[in-house]
Amino acid sequence: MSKRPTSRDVARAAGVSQSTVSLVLAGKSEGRVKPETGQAVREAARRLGYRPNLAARNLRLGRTRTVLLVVPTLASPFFGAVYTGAARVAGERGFGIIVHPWNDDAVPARSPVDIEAIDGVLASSLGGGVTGMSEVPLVVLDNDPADPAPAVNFDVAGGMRAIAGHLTGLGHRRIGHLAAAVDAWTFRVRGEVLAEEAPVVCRATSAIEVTAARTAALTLLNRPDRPSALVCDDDLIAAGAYKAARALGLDVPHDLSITGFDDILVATALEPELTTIRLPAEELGARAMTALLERLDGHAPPDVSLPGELMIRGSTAPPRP
Amino acid sequence: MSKRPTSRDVARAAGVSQSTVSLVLAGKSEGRVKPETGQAVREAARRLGYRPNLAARNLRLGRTRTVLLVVPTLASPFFGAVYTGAARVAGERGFGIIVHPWNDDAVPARSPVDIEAIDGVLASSLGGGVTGMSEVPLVVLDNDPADPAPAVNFDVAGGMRAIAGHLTGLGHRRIGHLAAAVDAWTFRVRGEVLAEEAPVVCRATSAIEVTAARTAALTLLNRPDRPSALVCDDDLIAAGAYKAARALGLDVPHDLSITGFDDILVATALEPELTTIRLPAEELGARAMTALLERLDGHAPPDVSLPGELMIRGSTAPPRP
DNA sequence: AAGATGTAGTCATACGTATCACTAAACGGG
DNA sequence: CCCGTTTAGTGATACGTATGACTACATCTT
Repeated sequence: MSKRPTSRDVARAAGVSQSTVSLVLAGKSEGRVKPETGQAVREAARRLGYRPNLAARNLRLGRTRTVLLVVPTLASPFFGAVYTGAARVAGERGFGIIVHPWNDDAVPARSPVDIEAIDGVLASSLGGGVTGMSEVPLVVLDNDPADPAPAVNFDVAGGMRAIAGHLTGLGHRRIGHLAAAVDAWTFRVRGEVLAEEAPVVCRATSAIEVTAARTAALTLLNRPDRPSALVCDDDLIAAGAYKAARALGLDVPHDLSITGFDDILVATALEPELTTIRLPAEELGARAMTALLERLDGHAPPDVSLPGELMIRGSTAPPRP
Repeated sequence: MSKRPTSRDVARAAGVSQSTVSLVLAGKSEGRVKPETGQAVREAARRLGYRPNLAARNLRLGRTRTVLLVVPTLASPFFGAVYTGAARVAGERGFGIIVHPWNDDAVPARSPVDIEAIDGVLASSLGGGVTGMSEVPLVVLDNDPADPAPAVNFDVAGGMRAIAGHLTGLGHRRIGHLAAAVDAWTFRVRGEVLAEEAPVVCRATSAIEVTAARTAALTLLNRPDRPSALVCDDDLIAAGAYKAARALGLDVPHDLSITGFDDILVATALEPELTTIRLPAEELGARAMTALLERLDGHAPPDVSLPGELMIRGSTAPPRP
């Protein structure tokens, strides 16, 4: 029933003042506290199981050394990798990082920034309400460069150009576009670039989800001028395209080439493996965290754009003559 | 450059005392503050863009109304669903929820509980160090019932029995087990139950990852007494088994039946779709959060065990005679 | 008319920490 | 032997909030 011990309890146990405890445990006792006194304090703290009260520390210091990563969904290998990169950089600089899922459908009682005391936010541009939390230092992932918020982006246009070049190089002249039904810069760009660089003859949109994508793909593949290749905005949508092809008895890649975007796990779980753009998600996370920490230091880091890499696998081949 | 406004700034702007601001904004002004004064306070707060300082509030109240969900990895649809269920219950009770990935390889500077002030923890038994944070109210997901920590579990044994029954019912007499190379109760149980209920003739272990699973599956399928069915500890491992079968020219399900566990996204992205156990992950999250909130109220909720559901799909069939 | 009750607030304080300003003792130099 | 410096600490305070105790005034009740 005993309350959690405070630094004052430790002080009492060690026979010193609370100030001394604070100094010792903060590692600032250099030349101000005798080594043996320091040992005694540490020993007492250990014995009592003392853990500093974070709320008090945060209040006193006016900062938390913690940043918030806002992701549209937890169920994403992609954001898992972003987290890994961000966490590495944060850890090196003594920052903690917590994650909060946030999207349009969820109507949470509290906005992510109202849940915990944090110093800054790293937010995905997918998902809602990012704009509403501009009072706190913010770096946005994959944001429209026209937006004033500092951004760390992929070179989505370059990636899509690579896909278009690959397919036209193989000889494809009728390309279908399976677009993500999400209103975000990163997907708008994919559509625009593809339309410029490749002979897109038809298009459908789908939620980023397998069965919806299957349905959307079927509408394209059932058209009289069936495309010889489907360019998908996302690997998951590509997985739906595979299912549609299978349903119609089309062989991938010889009857139909399929491409994805992101190179998440399913890309290599599919058969044949998916030709897609590998985005360096982990590096994105690292760069974004670096930019955010710069911002916390009062600097204004430039926007960043990271190139992707075309992964040519088994799902693309020249069209049948 | 102006600092963030405090409740005192709001008080000054509205011409009242700080106490009154606190009362009004906490909604406790019933009968203690004139409605028009309340309006003035709210108006001033809005105008100044006041947001309460969470660190100060947490310090004063001694609690945060926030719980921490510790997951082994972000890249998991499964834990995404757990989160959804937990967040729903938390929201209904006015609690916030933050997420922290935590596993053995990551060597973060700070333990999850040292990053933010929280009231309790919901932790996956996978991943490391859960045991080290027992000073805080805790509920563990899928934990060994022998462990003293309160747990909310799946009926893993029942699920595995269902798979064993399904396969032996189809006539399989030589079953291979592709186990997860993770030392955790939930996987140990799978192995034990399967060995009891089905004719397991061989076994291999693999990391929960596609290519590693493919390699492990190949060692089983290349044996002289090749099994007619592979039971996989996890859907992702099953995806690797598909690839191994494909590499050997084996038809799924007629040359080789494959089963998974979890029913995550890839289960239906695979071709043919995977027979697996659907675990009610969202309900698990909800029940676990309910149990944790009970604990925070000083109660001691009983352990829970949730049944899974056998999803029979295209990856299982009778063996060739 | 005088005490009781109600209304509309204000005052003071504590939560636990980190840090600046201070002090008491020991020591060394001239 | 006295003053300046170093050593080893201590005391007081502020961070911003929530809340129990208090007050001043107005309105009933008998």
